[in-house]
Amino acid sequence: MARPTLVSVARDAGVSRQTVSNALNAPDRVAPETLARVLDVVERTGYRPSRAAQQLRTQRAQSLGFRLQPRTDGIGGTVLDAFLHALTEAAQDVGHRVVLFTAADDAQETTRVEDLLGSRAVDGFVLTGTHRDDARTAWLAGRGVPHTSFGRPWPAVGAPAEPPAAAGAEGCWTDVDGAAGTETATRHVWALGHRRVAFVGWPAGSGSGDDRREGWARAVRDLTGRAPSPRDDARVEDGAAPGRAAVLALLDAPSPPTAVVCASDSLALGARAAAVERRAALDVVGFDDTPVAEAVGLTSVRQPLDAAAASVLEQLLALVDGEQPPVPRRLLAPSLAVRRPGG
Amino acid sequence: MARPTLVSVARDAGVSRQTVSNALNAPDRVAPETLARVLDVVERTGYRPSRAAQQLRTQRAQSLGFRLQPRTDGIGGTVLDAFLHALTEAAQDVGHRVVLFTAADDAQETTRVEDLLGSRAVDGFVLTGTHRDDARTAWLAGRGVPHTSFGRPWPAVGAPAEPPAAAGAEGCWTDVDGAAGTETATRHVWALGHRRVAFVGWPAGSGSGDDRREGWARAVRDLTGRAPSPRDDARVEDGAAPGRAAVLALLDAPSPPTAVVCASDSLALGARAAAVERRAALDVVGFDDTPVAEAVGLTSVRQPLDAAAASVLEQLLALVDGEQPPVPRRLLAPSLAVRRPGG
DNA sequence: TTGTACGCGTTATCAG
DNA sequence: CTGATAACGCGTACAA
Repeated sequence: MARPTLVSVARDAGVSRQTVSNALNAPDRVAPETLARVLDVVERTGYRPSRAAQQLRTQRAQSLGFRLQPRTDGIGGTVLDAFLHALTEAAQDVGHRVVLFTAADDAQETTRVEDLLGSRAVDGFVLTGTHRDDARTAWLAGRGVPHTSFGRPWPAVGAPAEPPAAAGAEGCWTDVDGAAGTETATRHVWALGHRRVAFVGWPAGSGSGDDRREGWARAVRDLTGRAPSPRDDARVEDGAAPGRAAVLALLDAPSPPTAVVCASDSLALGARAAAVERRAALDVVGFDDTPVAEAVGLTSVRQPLDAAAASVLEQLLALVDGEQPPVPRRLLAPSLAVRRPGG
Repeated sequence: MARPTLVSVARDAGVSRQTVSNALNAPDRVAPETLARVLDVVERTGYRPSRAAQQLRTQRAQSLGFRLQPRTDGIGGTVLDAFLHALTEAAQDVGHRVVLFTAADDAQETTRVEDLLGSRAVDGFVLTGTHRDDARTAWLAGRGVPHTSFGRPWPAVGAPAEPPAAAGAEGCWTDVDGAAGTETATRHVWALGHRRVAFVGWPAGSGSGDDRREGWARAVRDLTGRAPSPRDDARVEDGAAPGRAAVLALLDAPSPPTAVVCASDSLALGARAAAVERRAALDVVGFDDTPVAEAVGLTSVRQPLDAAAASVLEQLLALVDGEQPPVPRRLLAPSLAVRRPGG
C-alpha cells in the first residue's frame, strides 16, 4: 500500500481534498459529522501531511539550525549537550525539528548557514557562545535571519566593557545567571558553617567566568562585611589538573579556606582531588551539574536547561513569525544540586 | 531582493529554466559557454535549489533521524555525543542533514519515528544501543525503513546466547571491537612491567561489558598462560563510586594487583581515587577516552568514532538507495590514548 | 543542445 | 460549509 496522501484520504472519506485539509487545519470550518469521518480515515490510514509539500506551500521549514560545537576538551561541553536535548524536546513538542550542522571555525559556519538558509532547510538558528559584536550575529541580523542565542553576548575579549552601541539593536538571548549561582553556592557553604570560602575560577576576561566570580565576591562581601581577599581568588585555566594545583596552593598556605566554590565541575574535580591528597576537610561546590558531578557526589550549581530551552524556543519562534518576542532578553536563576561525596 | 529561484536564474541568464536545471544536475548536457553563463548567475545570486521542492519531486529528504538519548547518569554519554558530531560532519559532507528527536522510552520512540517517517522528514534512521530482537529494529525492518545501528545488536538480557534465528536477516551495523580494546590495554600495562592486571567491569549480561571483559581475560591468558583469577575480576555498576569501592577492596586484599583495566572512564576515575587514597602505585586504564580522561590524564581506550560514523553513513545511504551495503556489518579496532596522571 | 508540459502534496483564494 | 482552481519550486520525460 502506498503512502496515504491528501487525495487518497479524501477519496476514502468521500469528500474533496480541501475538506480534508480544513478538517486538519481548521476543524471548526467543517461539519462535525464530516469531520469525524475524515478524522477516522486519517487515523486508520495513519496519514500525515508531507512536510516537504507543506513547506513548499507555507515557506516554513519548521526546522531550527543548531551548530554542534567541536568536541570540547573539558567536561563542560556536556552542558550544551544537555541544552540541545532540552531544545530538541521542546521543539518537537511544538512540531519543529532541530537540524544539526558542524563547522570548524566561524568562517565555515557562515558557509554552512548559507547552505541551510539558501536551501530553505531551516527557519532560524539557535546560537551558543556569542559575544558582543559577534560576526555571526551581525551577519544574521543583516540578512534578517531569525536567531536567538543561549548565553548573553559577552563583550569580546579586549573590547571596552561598555554597553553596545545601540542597546535596542541587541539580539534576543536567554541566559542563566551565573553570579546568582555562585552566590547561592557561597551562601550554601556558609550555612554549613564555613567562614572562609575561596573561589577557583578562570582568568579574567571570559564573560561567564567573571560573572561567576562576581557572585562569589558579592556573597562574601554581604556575609563578612568586607571584600574577599585576593588570596582566596584563584585564577587558572579550566580543567581538573589546574584546579588541583590551585587548591593545593590554597591548602598549603597559612590559614587555608575550608570551602571552595568553583567555576566548573572540572575545576571542582581537581579541587576534590587536592583535598583528598592533603586529607583536608574541604567542602567543594562545582558548576554546571555535569554527569561527573553526580557520579562523584559533588554539590554543583545546576542550570535550568529545560526552562532555558523553552525560552530560546519561544523567542526564536516569535522571530520566525515576524513578531517581537514577549521577553527578548531573559536571565534565568540556577539552583543548587546538593550532594555528598561518594554519594 | 527576493530569494533566487530556478526561473529567476533562467531569466537572468537568458535561458530556459530547464537549462539551468541541467547545468546543475547534468552539466555535460549543456554547452560550455551557456554553462559558464548559468553558473555565473548562480554564483552571483547565491542560488540554491529549495530542498522542499527537490524533496517533493525526488521523494528524498536527504535527512537522517537520530534519537538523542536521555541524559545519561554516567560519563559514558559523551561517547554518543562525539559520535553524533562525527556523523553530522560526515553527513553534511555528502549533502545530508541529521535531524534529532528525543523519546522517553521505546514506545514513545516508535511514535516519534512514525511522525518523522509519515511526514517524510527523514529517509532513514541511525540507531544506537540496539540489542538482539530489538523491537525497534524489527519494527523498522517490517516496514522497510532503512536503518543502521552503531553498536552490535547484543542479545537481550536473559536471552539465550545463540545466534539470531535468521543470520542473514540481521540488520546492518557498525561497531567498535571492545575486546580488542581491553586486550590492547592489558598488553599495554603488561609492557609497562605489570604482572598482575585486574579488571573492573560491569555485571555479566551487558553485551559490551562482557565483550570488554573478554578482551582482558584473553590477554591475561595469552600473557600468563593461565586463566585470570576471579579475584581480579570485579563486577560492579558503572560509576566512580562503585569503581572506587571495587578497587579499595582489591587493594586491601593480600597481594593486590598493580594495574587495573576498567570498562569505562567512570570506573577508572573511581579506581584512580582509590589508589590515591591508599597511596598505591596503581596504573589505571579507562575506556571510551571521554573528556574526563583527558582532563585528569587517564590512559583510555579510544573508539574510532570518525571511522564509525563514516561506516554507518555508508551503510545507511546504500540502504536508502535500495542497495545492499558493501560491508553490511563492520567491526572497527579501537586504539589506546596513552597519558600520564595530572597531564 | 534547448524548450515545453506535467506532477510531486499542500494550502490559500474564491466561488457555490 | 464545501469544492474547484492556482501556486509554491523543482525534476524529467518528451518534443523541437
